[in-house]
Amino acid sequence: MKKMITLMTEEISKAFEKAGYDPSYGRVTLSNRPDLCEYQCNGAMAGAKAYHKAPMVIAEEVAALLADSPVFKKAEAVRPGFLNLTVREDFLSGIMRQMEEEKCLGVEKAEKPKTIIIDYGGPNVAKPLHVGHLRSAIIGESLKRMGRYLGHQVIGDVHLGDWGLQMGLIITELRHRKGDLPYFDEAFTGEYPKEPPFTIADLEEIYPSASARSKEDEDYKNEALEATAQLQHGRRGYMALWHHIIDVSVSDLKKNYANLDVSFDLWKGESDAQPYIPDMVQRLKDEGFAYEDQGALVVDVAEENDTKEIPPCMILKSDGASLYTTTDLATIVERMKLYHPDEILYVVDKRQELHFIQVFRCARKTGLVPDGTALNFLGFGTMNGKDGKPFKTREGGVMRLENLIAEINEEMFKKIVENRSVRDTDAQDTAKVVGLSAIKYGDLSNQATKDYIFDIDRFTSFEGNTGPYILYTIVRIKSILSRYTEEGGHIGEGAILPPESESEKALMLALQAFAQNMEAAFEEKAPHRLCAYIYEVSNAFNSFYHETKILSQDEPSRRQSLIRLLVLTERVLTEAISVLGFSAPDHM
RNA sequence: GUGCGUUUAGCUCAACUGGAUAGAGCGUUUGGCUACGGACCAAAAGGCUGGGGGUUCAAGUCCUCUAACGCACGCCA
Repeated sequence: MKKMITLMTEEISKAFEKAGYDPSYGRVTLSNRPDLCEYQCNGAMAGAKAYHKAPMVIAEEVAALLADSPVFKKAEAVRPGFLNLTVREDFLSGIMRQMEEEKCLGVEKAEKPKTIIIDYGGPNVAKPLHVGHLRSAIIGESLKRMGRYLGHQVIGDVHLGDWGLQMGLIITELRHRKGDLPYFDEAFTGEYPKEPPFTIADLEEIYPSASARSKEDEDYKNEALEATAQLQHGRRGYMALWHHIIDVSVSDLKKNYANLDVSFDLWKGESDAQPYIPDMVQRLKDEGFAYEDQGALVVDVAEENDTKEIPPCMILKSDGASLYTTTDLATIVERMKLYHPDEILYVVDKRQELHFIQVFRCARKTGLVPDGTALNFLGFGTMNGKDGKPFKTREGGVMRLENLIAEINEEMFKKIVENRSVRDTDAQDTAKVVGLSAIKYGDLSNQATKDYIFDIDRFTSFEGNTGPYILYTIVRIKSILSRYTEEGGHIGEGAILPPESESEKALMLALQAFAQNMEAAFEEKAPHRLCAYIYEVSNAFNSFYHETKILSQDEPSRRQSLIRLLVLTERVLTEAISVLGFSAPDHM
């Protein structure tokens, strides 16, 4: 269906044209003076210059042509040259009826669906997820869902850090601790054990201690570098160990991401790109892009109008080893080959921006990526504590994601039990659902690119612009609807009638904007736009609810209309939060 | 040092891409439960949008200078 804003724009544009002006001046926007009107058009002022006429004259001419419009109840020309617009109630209820019919509530599927790879998550194997991984997971997941909602084919890739020095460190530490395992015996030719020689808890302890030791002990570090090189050259025992590490680690990661309701289509990692490196490097050399500088192999990526010097993109270190950049480029090669994406989007900490500028330019310049494929970077800001500094535990250490989630859930559980008269057995589950909304909404309601303050007390509050408040609103609607059916009502009877109060009309106007906001949020890669929209709908509903009797409404057709409006409101809110990556319980 | 980013109400954040009187929430003050969930609603107070200059009918938004803070700047990822 066409969006209401589009229909309004068409209506105004026709009037502009009829009055002898360019129809493009007819663009309608939401009013920024809700006390004066619902929508506005500023085209008369923009056109004043082109036609050498007073804006007010143009506005009046157009307004006169809208006198008996089927869309506008009122279209008046005001002071400098604004067109103040008020929508007809029957037009609006017609829009509501159309929306009800559509599965996606008026969102139009993309005409040309794109294949989009979103690279988010980015955890390292053998290391627990910590709060630093939270934003990528939450933001990436919501962008993925938005893209799909709009009809695109979106592929989420977790892109594990599974190939660097960290792997050598773990292998080295294991060798020191359990050197008699067959993995370390180069003469061993038999089958390695199926069971890994460690648990996830072991790994989580092994890595930090290996990392710490390598910083003090030069020999140890060299040993780890050597182990890394041997692993990369495919030493049999090390490969077997590596597989164990991946298996143990990935199953743990999956569990943790599942708790966040985050899922990936691909569990690829840096290691998957390795097979593509030799050919890629050779090609860059052959085609004259790569040259040696101070022993390293680099590609220039500076451009003429750079405001600062962009260092060359390093392909191979002076010792011939590959590095971050190499892997990222090879990953692009792999993705082009396997998926032919129209876009690759990286949802990564914004501190990596320069790195990605280099990688993108290099990929573009050397033709690894064709012009038709967009390479985009969504850099998100740091999650800070109340003190404005990076979020830490009370002791000052890195906060594990599991612990953070547990803390939130506990807080939520307390509040739910406090506020409930009857103690349900499912309070724990409800706390999880509500807790997740607190975390996700808290994060997503802020602009992704900025740093933000993670304030548990504020996010878990039921008051204000929070996840729990949104869920409360949905639960409240569900509760009314279930009472309606319990009392013998049938949902779906009758039809939505024109609104009879200001608050009812305001709710309909808010609902109507669903498609528009969903599209804008995805287009701008800005989930916070969708959050703002949801909040607006919730507020509109709550004030409507407060002054409207629904179940006790005498007139049956009116009651049916109101019930249908509730159903539509619930659908809009439910769809929107599901795209953000969380859901509402039935009770709370 | 160079570049990028941030700076909006006491606090946490918006502002639909240049439009009218810069909006929300929290906190503060006040009012509202014999209707369907008061975990709600209604209202008040609170602002030189870091500072200066400019562009135009119109600037939080664009240009320029400047200050404070944050981040990044070839062999880590």
